[in-house]
Amino acid sequence: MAHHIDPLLRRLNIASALPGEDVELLQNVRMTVRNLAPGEDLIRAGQVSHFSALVLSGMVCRYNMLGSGARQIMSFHIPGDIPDLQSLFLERMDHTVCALGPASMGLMPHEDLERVFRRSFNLASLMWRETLIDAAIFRQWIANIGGRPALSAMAHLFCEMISRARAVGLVGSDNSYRLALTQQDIGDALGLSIVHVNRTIRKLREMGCISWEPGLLTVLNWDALREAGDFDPAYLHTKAG
Amino acid sequence: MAHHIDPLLRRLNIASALPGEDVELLQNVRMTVRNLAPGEDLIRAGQVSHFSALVLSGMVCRYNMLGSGARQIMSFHIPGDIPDLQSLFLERMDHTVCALGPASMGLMPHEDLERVFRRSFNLASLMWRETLIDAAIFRQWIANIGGRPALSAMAHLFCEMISRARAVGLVGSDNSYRLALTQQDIGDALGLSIVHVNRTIRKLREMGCISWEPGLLTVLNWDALREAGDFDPAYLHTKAG
DNA sequence: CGCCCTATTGAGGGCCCTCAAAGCTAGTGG
DNA sequence: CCACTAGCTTTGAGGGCCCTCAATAGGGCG
Repeated sequence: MAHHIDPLLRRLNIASALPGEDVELLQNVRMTVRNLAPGEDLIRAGQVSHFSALVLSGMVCRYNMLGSGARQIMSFHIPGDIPDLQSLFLERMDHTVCALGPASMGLMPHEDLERVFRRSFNLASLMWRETLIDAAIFRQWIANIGGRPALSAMAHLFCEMISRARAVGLVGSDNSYRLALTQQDIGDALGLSIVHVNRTIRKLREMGCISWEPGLLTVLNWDALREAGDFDPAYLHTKAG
Repeated sequence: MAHHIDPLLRRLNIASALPGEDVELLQNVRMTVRNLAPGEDLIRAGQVSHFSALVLSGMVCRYNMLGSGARQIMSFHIPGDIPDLQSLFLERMDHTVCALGPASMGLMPHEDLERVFRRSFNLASLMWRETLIDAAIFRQWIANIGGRPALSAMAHLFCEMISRARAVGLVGSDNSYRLALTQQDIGDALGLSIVHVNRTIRKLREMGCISWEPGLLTVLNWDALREAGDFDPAYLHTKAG
């Protein structure tokens, strides 16, 4: 039977088969669906949160506004992710969660999540592990932004998004993915101007690595893209690699 | 009575007073002390780890080597930190842990830690929280490297290190801290060349913000440094701020 | 004393930024 | 059906931040 918690189950089952009692515990977590318009914030930096949100459809990002007025995006999230799971133990948000296109989120009360984790160390450690992978991805973004030139950084970003989307079955057989990002979004993530993002995408296209229409990324030559991005998927810690 | 786990207790007690049974549980965690020479790796990317290490003295960092041959440092750690706590659930390391000066580490078997967390949800959630703060710091580094110019990024880094060191009582009354970093280390962390690091430090000195002798950072004008770095300590999630 | 690592300073160049303007697409309303 | 608007994309030109190359000075240690 279809259940609101299914995207999360699919995600966790990638790592390990869940015992029936754990599945049941999770299914008893209450969930309120909230639909977000493009650009709408789910929760803002400085606010206190009493729920964590599972991405059901669409894409969201986490960002901070800098003193200069620039928006720094720190992560992108796809269905199955829980972008603000950290708010379970860090009450006050240190960043904002925002929809990129239209997105649907499942809000789960902290109260329910804590009850589940208290009863099942297995589930707690699986979710803890998810937050640790989250952190591993942050580490790679640091390496990406700090250590690689624009072309390489963008190739790495595309490799990561395709790999994560493939792990939850969202990449078509033609290696395409509906990446609902504007060039401005990519720039805000990589610390590049929109002008330079545009020129860099063009270069990746000219290299035959990708094709890019607004909202649709297709990988034409995976090996070339991986090499350009110096990409090693080990940090994603998926069984498949 | 002094105990090998004391630095960790001091750290956790900042967040919440620990009940006696939790203290006892922690004190029963076995610990092997390992002394590291400057530049020595504790554990390398790709290896499987069976322990997590508490920093007892000195400084360590986490880094990755990029395809270009550059070293990207992703975090600095001071006494009381557990840089590789994530290895408890992510068996294979996706980065290397390395001593910056001489450092002393307390190695705790994963087996023991898991037993403690299984018995005390309170301790598990406290340590989970620590890994979430770790991730929050990564997010800020992304914002710092991606969105701020060199002068501002360096000021922010200094603000963060001083704030974290102060939280565990390592900053003198003269606002100085033994920051065992070379200019090369700072450059590898911020994605700057050593030449530009040198010029940027000089500028911060000329602005009257800091004094810098190799291995000793002193903050002369906290407000000016904070403003230059666009620094807001909220993301460190310490009670004191 | 000599070696090695780190810090410091100069000069020239490249990556990426800012400013500016035009084309494209989708949605809206007449 | 088409004008109109708004947002995103694309391209050009010039400039600044930061890089690389190079060389000298300083400091700890065998």
